[in-house]
Amino acid sequence: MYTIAKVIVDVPSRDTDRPFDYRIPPEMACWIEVGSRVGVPFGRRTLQGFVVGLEKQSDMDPARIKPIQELLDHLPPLSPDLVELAGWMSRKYACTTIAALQVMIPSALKGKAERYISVPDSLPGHLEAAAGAGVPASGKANSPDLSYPVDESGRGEQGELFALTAALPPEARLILEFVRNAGPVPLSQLGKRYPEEGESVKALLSQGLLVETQQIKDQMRRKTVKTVAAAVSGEAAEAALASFTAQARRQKEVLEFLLEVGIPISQQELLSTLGVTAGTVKKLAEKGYAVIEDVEVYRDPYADRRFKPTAPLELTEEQSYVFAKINGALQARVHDTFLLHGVTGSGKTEVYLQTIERCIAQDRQAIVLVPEISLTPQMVERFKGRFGNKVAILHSRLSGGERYDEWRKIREGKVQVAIGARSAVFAPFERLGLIVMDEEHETSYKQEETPKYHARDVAVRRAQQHGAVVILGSATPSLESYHAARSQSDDEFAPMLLEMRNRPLGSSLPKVNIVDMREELKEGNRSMFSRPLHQAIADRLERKEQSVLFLNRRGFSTFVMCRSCGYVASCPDCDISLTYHEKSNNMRCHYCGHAEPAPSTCPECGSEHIRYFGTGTQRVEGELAKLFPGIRVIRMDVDTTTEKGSHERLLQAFREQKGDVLLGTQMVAKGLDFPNVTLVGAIAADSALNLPDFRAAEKTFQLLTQVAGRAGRHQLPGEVFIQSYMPEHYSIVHASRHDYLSFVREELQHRRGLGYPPYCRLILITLSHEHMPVLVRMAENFAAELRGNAVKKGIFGSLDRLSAEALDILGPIASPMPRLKKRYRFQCMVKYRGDIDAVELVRQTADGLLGGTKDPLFQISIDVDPQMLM
DNA sequence: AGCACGCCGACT
DNA sequence: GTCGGCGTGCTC
Repeated sequence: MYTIAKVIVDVPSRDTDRPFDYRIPPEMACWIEVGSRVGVPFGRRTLQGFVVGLEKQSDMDPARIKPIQELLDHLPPLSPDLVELAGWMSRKYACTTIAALQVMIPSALKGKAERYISVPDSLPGHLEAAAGAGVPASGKANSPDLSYPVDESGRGEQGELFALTAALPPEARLILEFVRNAGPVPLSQLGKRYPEEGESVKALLSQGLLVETQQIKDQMRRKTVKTVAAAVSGEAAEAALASFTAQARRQKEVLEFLLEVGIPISQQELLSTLGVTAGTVKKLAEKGYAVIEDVEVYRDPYADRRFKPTAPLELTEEQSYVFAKINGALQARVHDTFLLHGVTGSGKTEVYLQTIERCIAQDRQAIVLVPEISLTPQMVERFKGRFGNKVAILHSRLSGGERYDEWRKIREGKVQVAIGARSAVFAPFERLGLIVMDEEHETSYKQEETPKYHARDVAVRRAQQHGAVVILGSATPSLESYHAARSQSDDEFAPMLLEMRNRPLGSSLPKVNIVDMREELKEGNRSMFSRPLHQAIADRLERKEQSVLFLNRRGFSTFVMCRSCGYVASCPDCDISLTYHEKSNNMRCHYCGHAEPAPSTCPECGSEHIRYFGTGTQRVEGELAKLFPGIRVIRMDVDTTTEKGSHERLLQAFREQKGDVLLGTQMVAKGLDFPNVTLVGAIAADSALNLPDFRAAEKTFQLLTQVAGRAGRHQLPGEVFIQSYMPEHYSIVHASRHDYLSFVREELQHRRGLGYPPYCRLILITLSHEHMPVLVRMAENFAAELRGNAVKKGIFGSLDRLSAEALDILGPIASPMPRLKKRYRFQCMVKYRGDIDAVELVRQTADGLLGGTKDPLFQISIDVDPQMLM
């Protein structure tokens, strides 16, 4: 029998990122497993932790080993394979194990300790002696039988205790009495009941008349954020500010900031913005100048509805071939990965559905990953229709409780299929047979926050653990996947390529016209619509057909500019342009949330010619209204889709032909299918091409191919117009011809020449600090250390050489986003190829540097296989 | 991350 | 002299 549990505790810090040994109390012995969630005493607190190992003995001093305090679930929320996976993630992505474990479970299970106050089991020693007699008979601290029969005669044990407490101030006796009767009381509740008596409680605790216990309490709420707001204003605020002594300048700073902001701000944001610690804010709150509150981020209940059952469709020859290949691997129950390259509308989903059916028939389970943006009700309907209540949906907009319920259906084996975005790759199935990743190339599969994992890599790893099959599906596979499939040299990830070139309904891909906007300008057309596109829209209006207009949002953001002097309003903390919000007439920083009122005159030159440029889509909408009076436009962008269900409502309206034009950003490019749409226009197709990102061409190609796939999917033939100032760019030319292969060939050539993935791998290290000179020194130290360590390990060598193994370190240079949230940012890039543990190298170097400096303002972020180079 | 310990400057 | 702020180190 195991007596020692190795536990990873919920402390997101590098130096606690290792298992701690705990004794397993005998009564828990048969319940504790690898993957169990437990509450453990840690220092002076109680924390949530996960059991990651079981041992018969520990090599620690037995006296120092504390027992597990409580077991939090009947069924361990994680299986041993997920625990193992978390270890793998921490190594691969240089994150803490706890961060990897936490991302695997619903946030409802992110338990925090709650403090309870109760009367002690027995009298504290000094009082016991004073009371002379024995211990008052009472049960455990948790039992409610602590009623206090006041013995008027003053005799007996209780009476003597009463005599002792009689010396206390009356309010303290009141509290004591209350706790005695109510049993263990949450400290927060006690605080509400006796708001003025915090000190009395503290005194009672220190005298031993009350004791504190802690218990882990699940957060059944979806996601809460600690927010801080000023609790004083006006004169009271002035007085408060004046009251700070010189040492408390930090607190003063915080209060000044809070007053300036005026609205509650997230604590995390506050800390990183001002570079203060949580303790400072807490002190401020204790003084009553600020309030800290847990605020729910949002919830959005998922409406229950019925789904029309659908039967499997007959597969085309092409689909049958592909299906047979995949099913072969599935039946063999061995791990294999397939890259399914199928043109838009080639019927990939039907292949997924039928493979899933076979998987279920084997009594194994399947995960379906889709980009969050295409997890639309139509998508859900399709799977629910085929598999009914065998499906769990893990939608990001489910409320905490709902998400937890869906997750539990998976954990308890009540469903066989899980559909969801990125994090659904962790769906806790016991016998995984299949993982489908639709739109494999989508960048949203990479999490931008820690742990910065890529769902594709995790999917492959999980599938290896389970002997499961992975299908990566896309009309425009990522170059990484495609290259790996083609070369078959990469040992760990070499998917088998399967192609589907035809649309089953026989509809042909739409004709794509490229419009050279430079020519339009030369001819005197300064509108954002070229004459051909203008004419095409007019035709559709006449024929009562519908159009989709797509605007690549990047490079078209909303900003405030003075037309006299060229001044552009920018964030004082991040050095990037502020975006204008019409509703509140203010300007906000997209990155840190800084907000200020929009000026009516230019702060630089005083001119009144200051102009607010609305979102790109707003401007297009305005122009459409001018050019086509009476046109009905349905606009879909961040502004119109923030409300819950609005996304769906807008699409439904368009489907019901309540609009002539659907105008939007990325979100109109994904998986939409409207029979009456015969025209698709990409207004500024190349707006992303000039971004400082080596994937710019790939992104542009993928987007244009997808947008073009929206037209003419049914009986009516479709037509596509791509407007561009760079019409000869290969990403645009090949997209217009639906020619993925030619694009890949050309793009791969570029990548090879520049030494970018898939010809090497990248690690992006971003270092940040509030003070530029400190940062520069640190960044240079870091790069030098890194080079030194690489040389020491004998793995430093230029990628230019022809060796199979090479590692190059670039930088430090200023980040493309050189300042964010008041912190300057520098970055280093590690490029490497071959069998090198570059992540470990970087992690060790970073740990060394962080350990050497005690400056808490210095941060290092490591992004393995970055998708965004900013 | 917290939370205690311990040093140090500011106020009665 | 104390009070209380802010660095340092530890948590099985």
